[in-house]
Amino acid sequence: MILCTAAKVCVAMKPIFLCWCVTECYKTVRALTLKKEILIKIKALWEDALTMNVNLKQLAEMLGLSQTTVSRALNGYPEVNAETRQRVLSAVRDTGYRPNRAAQRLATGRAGSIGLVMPIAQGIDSDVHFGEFLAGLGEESVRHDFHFVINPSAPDDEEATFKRLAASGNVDALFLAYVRANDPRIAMLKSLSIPFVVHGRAIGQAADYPFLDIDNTGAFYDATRLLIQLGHRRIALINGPGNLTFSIRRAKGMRRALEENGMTLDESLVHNSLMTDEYGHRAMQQFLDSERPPTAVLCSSTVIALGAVRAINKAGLQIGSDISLIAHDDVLPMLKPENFSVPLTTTRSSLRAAGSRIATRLISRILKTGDYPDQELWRTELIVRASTGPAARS
Amino acid sequence: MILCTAAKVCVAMKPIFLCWCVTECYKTVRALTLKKEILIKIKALWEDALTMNVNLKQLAEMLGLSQTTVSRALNGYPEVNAETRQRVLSAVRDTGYRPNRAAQRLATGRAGSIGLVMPIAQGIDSDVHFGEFLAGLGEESVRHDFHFVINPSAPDDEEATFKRLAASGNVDALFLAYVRANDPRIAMLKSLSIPFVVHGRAIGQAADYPFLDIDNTGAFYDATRLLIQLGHRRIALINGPGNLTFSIRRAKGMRRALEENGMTLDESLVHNSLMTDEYGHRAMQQFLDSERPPTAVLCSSTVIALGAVRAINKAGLQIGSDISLIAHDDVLPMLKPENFSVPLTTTRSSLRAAGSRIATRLISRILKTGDYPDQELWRTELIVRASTGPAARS
DNA sequence: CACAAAATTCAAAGCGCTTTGAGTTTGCTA
DNA sequence: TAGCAAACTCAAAGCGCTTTGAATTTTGTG
Repeated sequence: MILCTAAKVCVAMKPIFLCWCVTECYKTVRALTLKKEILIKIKALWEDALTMNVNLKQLAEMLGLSQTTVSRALNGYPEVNAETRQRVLSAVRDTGYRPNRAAQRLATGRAGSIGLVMPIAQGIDSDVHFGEFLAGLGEESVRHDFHFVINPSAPDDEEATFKRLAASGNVDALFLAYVRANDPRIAMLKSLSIPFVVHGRAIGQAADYPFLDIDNTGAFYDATRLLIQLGHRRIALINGPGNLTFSIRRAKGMRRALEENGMTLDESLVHNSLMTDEYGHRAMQQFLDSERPPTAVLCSSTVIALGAVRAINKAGLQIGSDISLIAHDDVLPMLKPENFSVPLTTTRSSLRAAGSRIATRLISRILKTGDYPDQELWRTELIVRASTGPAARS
Repeated sequence: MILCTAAKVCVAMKPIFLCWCVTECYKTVRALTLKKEILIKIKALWEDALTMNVNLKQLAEMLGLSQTTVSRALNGYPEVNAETRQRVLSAVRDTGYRPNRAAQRLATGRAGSIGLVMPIAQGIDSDVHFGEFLAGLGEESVRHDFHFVINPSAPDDEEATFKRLAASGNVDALFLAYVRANDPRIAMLKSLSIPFVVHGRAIGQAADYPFLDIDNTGAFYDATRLLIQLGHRRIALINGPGNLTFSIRRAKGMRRALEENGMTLDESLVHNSLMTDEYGHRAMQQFLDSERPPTAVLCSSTVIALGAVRAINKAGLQIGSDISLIAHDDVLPMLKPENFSVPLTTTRSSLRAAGSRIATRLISRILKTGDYPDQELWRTELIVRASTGPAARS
């Protein structure tokens, strides 16, 4: 192709540099008495490049190279002359060229993205915890130039949404959270032949899939033991939704600690609900109004604790002396346990760190770099602050 | 192509139905004494379809149709025989076929996605407000089978990230939030030739771009007036980050109300920071410790109010009598103003509704359906609850 | 200086979809 | 029964990228 030749001449003289090139081109081409139209076309190409989006073909044409070589130069293949690579790179800088991701994906089958299904339903609240997790995920993703595709979905359509997402070819990996007791979605993910990580673990099925979970059982076991050691005998639990496995495990941890000490969990002292301030308040109030109110309470989130604390204050009770409280702390930046009027004793595990870790694992799997464990169980820290104290005589 | 013929025969007999088809095919093909291999291939195709992902080509082959026709049938073009369309649709149902979005996008130039840039930085907190907004966006998106692509970005790289996102061809529209005073990103978006909506408005540049904003000035003007009417003379403001336009406008509204009543805004009573519980607490404490503490305070978010209330309680003051408080309420489901120990007077505007509306507008622009105003300014509601009362004698 | 090996570069074939422009059928009219 | 719309359907050309396998140039060696 003639244009290529002209461009080649133009470029061969020196490393690409935009303004320079256009002028220099002119001379060279003239000297060679090539057709003027060609020159004009090259110049136009360069000028367009400044405002419009360039594509690989144009870029290659401008450089007098083939698409193959340019593509290789950009993707770090070894068989490209160092000088050529430099020219390509600076042309990219000059033109602001960005590969079209859709095309890239179509060609390679992968495109630097992680798919999430975001549970959405009118009336179902946006979850602070979700946002915090996302932040962690993002923090790590940005480092690898990954993005994530969020597909909102009604809860009853989630399974289909996952399938759709995977089949759409828009994502390289999937992420599942809010695991339910015997979650059918896990089996579905396994059948999907696309990498995934589960945040949490199912109950009642083989744990033969990649997951990251925190030791919920252990956390609440520890917390309960602390309370027992402090002399508490009636301990309440304001838990997350009862169908989610983390809630189930927390209750289990609590139950175990009680039973090891010859007590049983009084089911009337367990409350399951979404983890909001409001439900926390309502649950606590109900406990306090009951015939034999608890002397201590475990909250599955600091958000719940927020409401619980309010209810306790309203009842005129003093946290830490009249009633003890331990909350699970996801390290939400907007709600620090040490900032409560009475700093809270907590079991701590950063949700953001979990997000970040999951991103790391997913990305490494996609890129086939590094080697991370497939299953991780993080221990939580028990941090004692002022909200726990010896049981009051009842 | 022979296969096509065979498939055609097979299919012509009745509307497609998977199991039926495979069996029936067998007979038909046998009757016609066609080669057995062909039969086997068709059968294999159908069986694969159950587990693997089918693509358009395979689907067309299975149906004995051309890709063109199948594609047209799926995309609602009129020139397809009604019966053919039915056959295609039920085959889609049987096989679980999903078009590859990347390919679709490459071919059409659009792909049902909205791009967000999510501000991420180590140490910068995930924002509850962001999550709530996202929920609204999602709620609407899911209805149109749109998803969104979230590109996390360090703050200093945001402009480039937007460009990248647009050039990547991965999104059909962009969304901008957290508008700063004289925000260069808006001009950039305008130059990008891709639809966008700004949540908020810039200050100090022509408002000649699509936006959705709430009347922040009006909200805080109203709130301040209420306090003035109640006799308050020293009013403090715990605001969001000082470089964001909503903060600037809120301060402006407050200032205007004061000046209309012959007062000025005491800058020492204004605090700018991220909108977290912690900062709210700190700011309020500082105000209360000052020489002439305010008798009323405006908070830019209920999250801030949370901390402020804590500080007030700690100081032994009674909200509503000793000190009045008005907060802006984004209608965060986890933090309802009516659930505060003293229910809060608020200026209200649902962040989720805004997200949903922006999605609606963006999607309608992309699909070129409907016709929405390009610029919207939502008024806020002033809702009086128990946290405001007559100024105490000072 | 010849010739093989190494180093570069290239043309062309997809990836899975939409869409254009060109057939085939079918249904009527004359 | 020919002839011509109208109704369908199709083959093929992209969209912008990667990647294969081949062609070209350069380098090294006998």
